Parts: sequence; structure tokens; C-alpha cells
Amino acid sequence: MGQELPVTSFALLGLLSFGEPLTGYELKQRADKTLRFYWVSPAMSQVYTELDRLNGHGLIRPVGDGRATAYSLTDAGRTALDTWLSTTPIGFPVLKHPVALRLLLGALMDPESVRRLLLDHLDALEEEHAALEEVRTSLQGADAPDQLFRYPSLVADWGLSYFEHEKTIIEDLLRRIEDGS
Amino acid sequence: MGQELPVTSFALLGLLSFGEPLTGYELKQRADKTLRFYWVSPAMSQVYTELDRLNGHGLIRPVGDGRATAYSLTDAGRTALDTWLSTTPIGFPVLKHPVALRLLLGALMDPESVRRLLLDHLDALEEEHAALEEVRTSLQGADAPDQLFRYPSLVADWGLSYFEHEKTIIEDLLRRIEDGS
DNA sequence: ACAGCCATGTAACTCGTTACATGATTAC
DNA sequence: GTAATCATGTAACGAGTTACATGGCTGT
Repeated sequence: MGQELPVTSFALLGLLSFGEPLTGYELKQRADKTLRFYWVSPAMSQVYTELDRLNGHGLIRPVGDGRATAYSLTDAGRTALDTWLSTTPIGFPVLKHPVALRLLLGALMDPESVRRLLLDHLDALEEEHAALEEVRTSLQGADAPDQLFRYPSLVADWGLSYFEHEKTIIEDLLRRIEDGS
Repeated sequence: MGQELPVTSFALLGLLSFGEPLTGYELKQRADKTLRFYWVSPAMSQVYTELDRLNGHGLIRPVGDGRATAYSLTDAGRTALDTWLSTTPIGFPVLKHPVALRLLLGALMDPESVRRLLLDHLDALEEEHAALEEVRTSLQGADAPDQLFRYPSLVADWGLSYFEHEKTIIEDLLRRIEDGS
């Protein structure tokens, strides 16, 4: 029974694989906090739609704890996740970078606008870096090998390094644009 | 007449903004070559659909040169592009990174699979880097300030640096995974 | 002659979004 | 009591994909 699910489904399954049952609402919060850096954070409505589907496929199970419906992975869900991890071909990352896209058309803008484009991006980078750093520190204490958040921590470090490097690239571009090199 | 077009429309308009009229087929080739690194390369069918729409909006004009229909920017198209560049809010980049997503779930895999995951990604990075480098060298000769491909060159350098840094991150992660740090 | 590329499109479909709607609980 | 947060969903829609179909031109 090879159910072809989109990657986002497995991303949500993945969030549930850390053990704690989560409601749709909580799932969205986790996605906003961490998943959005490496994948996407689906819209609220999409989360619930997805939960219905996963439940329909028997990959998750509602655990009614009163007012809110939390879901936890079923054995089938764990298996599906394992199978996905081991057999699904991995594509190359897709980057949608509005700043790079605009810089490509830098010739259509006046120099001051190009400069502001990059400076604004530096600010945005700073902000995102801070947000990710917060996540990173929240993982401290469980980030040693064999601990629960070992891999999330590694990925967070990856992301932090990525932001830091992008910052230096942008600064470099700004310099090159000023003195034509 | 604020026609709300998706970013991809403006990306295609942008490709036409370099002066040369292009057919749908050629547009797709350019997108495959350069645009895909910073945005997406739309499917062939999507390119034609998009061209119809842009033509319908009067932003591009078919220049019939025999067997194939090439399109060039109209004045309205140029204006639309300028307006988009100067007034549309710029979102933060969206990254869909299947490798990071899987590494997040590294605890569900055996160590050897995690290792292979990262090693395979290194190979893929190498390949993409080579492809982009080819683009970069093809721009040489027109990449000086005030020349046509100045900004595309800057963006290509940005991309190259990004790939190179990602390589060092992955190598770092591999090291950290081996000796638990 | 046949393969491969150039060239253009249609149809069906999925993913995911925004807008909208509703109501319970909690904090001040 | 009232604002914010928690909680869940429906409906309409748009962007973009894959699969399919077609045909001319080019090189060997």
C-alpha cells in the first residue's frame, strides 16, 4: 500500500515522531518555530486537512484528552516514515530567493534602491538569525549524542551558519557594488 | 490597473528585460540555466500559459520571426517590472531543503544512512556548483560595472559562494556526527 | 530513415493559500 | 468584561505539476 503523500505530510509526521502527541494548533506552532527554516510552515487550515488525511491513512491516531484533539504516531505511521526516509529519492533543495531575483535585475533599479534592497535583507537576516538562535538555545540540554534533540540541534547549527554566511556575502556584494569590482 | 501577478510572472518578464526576444522554449532554457538557482524553473506548459497571460495583459508582444514565436517586453511590461521592483514588499527567502528535513529525523535512521545522506548531498552540491560555474564563466566579458550581465554575475557569484559554504557545513556535520560533538 | 531537438499547447489534478466562520478558555 | 490565545474547520481559488498530444526541422 504505497500511499503517495507530499513531503509536507512526512514533515508533519516527523514532528510527531519526537514522541509528544500534538494538536493541530501545536503542530502549527512547531512548524512556525523550526520547520519553516528548512521546509515550509503550512497554513493552519492545511495542517488540519493534513491531519485528517494522515488519520484516514491510519498513520496517526487522535488521543482525546478533553477539549483539544492531540494526535500521535501509530505504528503504521512510524513505518511509513521509516520507509519514506529510506526509499524516497531526495531532490536538490529549492530556494525561492526574492532578493537574489531582484538583484538579478539590478540594472533596472537606481543604485540607491539596490543598496537599500541589500541593507534591508541584512536586517531581515539578523531577525531570522535571532529567531533561530532562540530555538537553538531551547534545545540545549538535550542536544548531546543519543539525546532526543541531537539532530534538530545539528540542523539548527547548520541554519545559523547559513544565515551568518549569507550576511557576509551580502556585505561583500555591497562593497563590490560601491567600488566597481 | 494593478494586475496582481505571481512572482514567477515577473521572473519571466525579468528574463525578457535583457533585451533579446525569446520563445517559450528558449525562456524555459534560460530558466533552467539560471533562474532555477534563485527561484524556480517553471514547467514547459507553465511557461506557455504564462506567456499567454502576459501577452493578454499587454506586457509582452509576440514578434513573429517565422516558425517560432518570440516575445519581447512592451513599454507597459517594462513599466510593470519597474513598478514591481520598486513597490512590491519583499518576503524572506523560502528554502525547501529535503536533506535538512531528513537530518532533522536522523534519530530514526541508522548512522550509516545519515552518513550516506550527507555524502550524497555533497556530490549533488558539487554537480550544481559546476553547473553554476559554467553559467558564471559564460557571463565573463560582460560582467563589468555598466555592462549587461553585471548583476547576473554578482548573483552567480553569490550562488557559488553559497554552494561552497554549504559544502563546508556538511563536511563539518559529518565530522561532528562521527566524533560526537 | 530515424533520433533528437525545437516548438506549442490541453486536461486533469494536487498542493497550498486566503478569507471566512465559529466557539471555548485564559489572563488581566 | 473583554482581549488574546487556543482550537477547528469550510469554501473558493490560484499556481504549478504531470501526462498527454502533436508536428516541424535537423543532423547523420
